[in-house]
Amino acid sequence: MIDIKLLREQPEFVRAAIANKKFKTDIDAVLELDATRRSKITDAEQARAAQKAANKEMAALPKGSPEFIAKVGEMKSIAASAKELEAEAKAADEAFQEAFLSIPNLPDPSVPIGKGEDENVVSSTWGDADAEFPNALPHFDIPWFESRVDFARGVKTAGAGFPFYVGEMSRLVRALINFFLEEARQNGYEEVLPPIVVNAESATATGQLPDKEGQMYVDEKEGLYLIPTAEVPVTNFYRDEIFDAEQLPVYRCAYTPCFRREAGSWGAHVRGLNRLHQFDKVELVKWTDNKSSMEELEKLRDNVEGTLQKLGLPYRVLRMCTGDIGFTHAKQYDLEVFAAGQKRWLEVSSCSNFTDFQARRAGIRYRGADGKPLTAHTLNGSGLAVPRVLAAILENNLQADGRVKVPDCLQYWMQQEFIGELKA
RNA sequence: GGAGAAGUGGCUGAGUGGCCGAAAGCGCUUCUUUGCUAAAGAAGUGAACCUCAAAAGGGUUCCGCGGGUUCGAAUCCCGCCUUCUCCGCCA
Repeated sequence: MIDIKLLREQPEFVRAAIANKKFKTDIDAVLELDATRRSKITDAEQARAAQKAANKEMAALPKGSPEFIAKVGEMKSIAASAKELEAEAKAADEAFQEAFLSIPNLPDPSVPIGKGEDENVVSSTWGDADAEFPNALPHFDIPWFESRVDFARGVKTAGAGFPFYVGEMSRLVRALINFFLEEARQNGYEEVLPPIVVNAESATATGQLPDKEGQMYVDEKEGLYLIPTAEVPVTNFYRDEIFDAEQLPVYRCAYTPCFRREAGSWGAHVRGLNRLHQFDKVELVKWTDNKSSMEELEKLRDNVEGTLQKLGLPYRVLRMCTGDIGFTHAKQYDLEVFAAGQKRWLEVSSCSNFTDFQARRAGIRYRGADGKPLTAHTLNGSGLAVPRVLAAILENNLQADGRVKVPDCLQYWMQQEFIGELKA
């Protein structure tokens, strides 16, 4: 959530800032609910203060004395009205909180203004996407692909979008995960292995609830959600905690499977590894003070770019426009690799600064110079998502002989120069 | 899964209906004295929200969480969560 003081003091600024985001919010309604809530709280507190004062007098009277008994009668009505006012204040507060939670984070001024994905700005490109990839095929058209990424048996066992990776392909996935974690470690991120289910409090703190409720798998019996990204458990590690200023910034990384229902997004362009219900990802998470988060976002993006460069995959960096950045995001870069077989750019990482938006929901703070708690900033980025990186490797590294060359940086874990089968 | 016990401030821990936002100790901060480390003494020591232009000040809430009883709840009742012990089961 945003800073309520900013909304009260500069409603026009907030209105203008979020006007370019894709989310609809009624600022005036929120302000009105805030005013109602505050006056109700004041009324209730005054009633309660009066009751407490009267109670104090009463406690001094001898129990059972006539004055005492007379006072009890009087107190009953005072207590009843205080209770009523408190209930009203609580209802007004809840109404406000619900509306307030629907206000998205404000985009940073550096974010390009635009309505949707067509207006994202390509800020840099690495490698040569126009180079000849004479042998490239869409990965799902490689003859031996289905024998190593088995969708049919995945359907039988779980459903569409839950493939089995078999044999050398399973090892290649494992090699990628290890490579990504090792890259993160060398860049100073401490590894954690988090729970892959979270409760509703955690999902709300990072902003998945209520915004993306329909996208998560839920165990209603236990009230647990399968995580859509490691961002959720990892960021919640420090929920409701206060850092010492000198601890910041904190860098963490985590490998987890990620689960997404992808309701409504099935259709064209989702063949093969392009979009799955379960996929593996290494996530990078940072907690910073309220000054350095934009700088830390650039470092985070650089870290991820370095990993892509070692894999030798052409990629481009998109500065996401106001109309395409997420609900919780102040600034976002998407990194896309070029898959030469499909001749498509595949998103493999999203690096984002949430400023204080998640941290305020999550109660993540730090003590400033005066000892007072300040809201921290949180950031995260994929480093990286496995299936689409794998897709690009399969397509771009396909050899004339029908096999795929394994990138050199994976040799330590893979110990195999090629995967697949020679052409008949 | 069954039976039992317990959850109080940064920590230990007292408190069984009003005088308790909560004793005492430890820790921490500042100050004083002595002064190499230390010791002794004094004062202070949480958060959220409301009020206030701001600061100061004032107010409300918070004793695992949520309800209830009562004029009044850390204290009584109900539900839940967590931890511990024993039994069962299991990787």
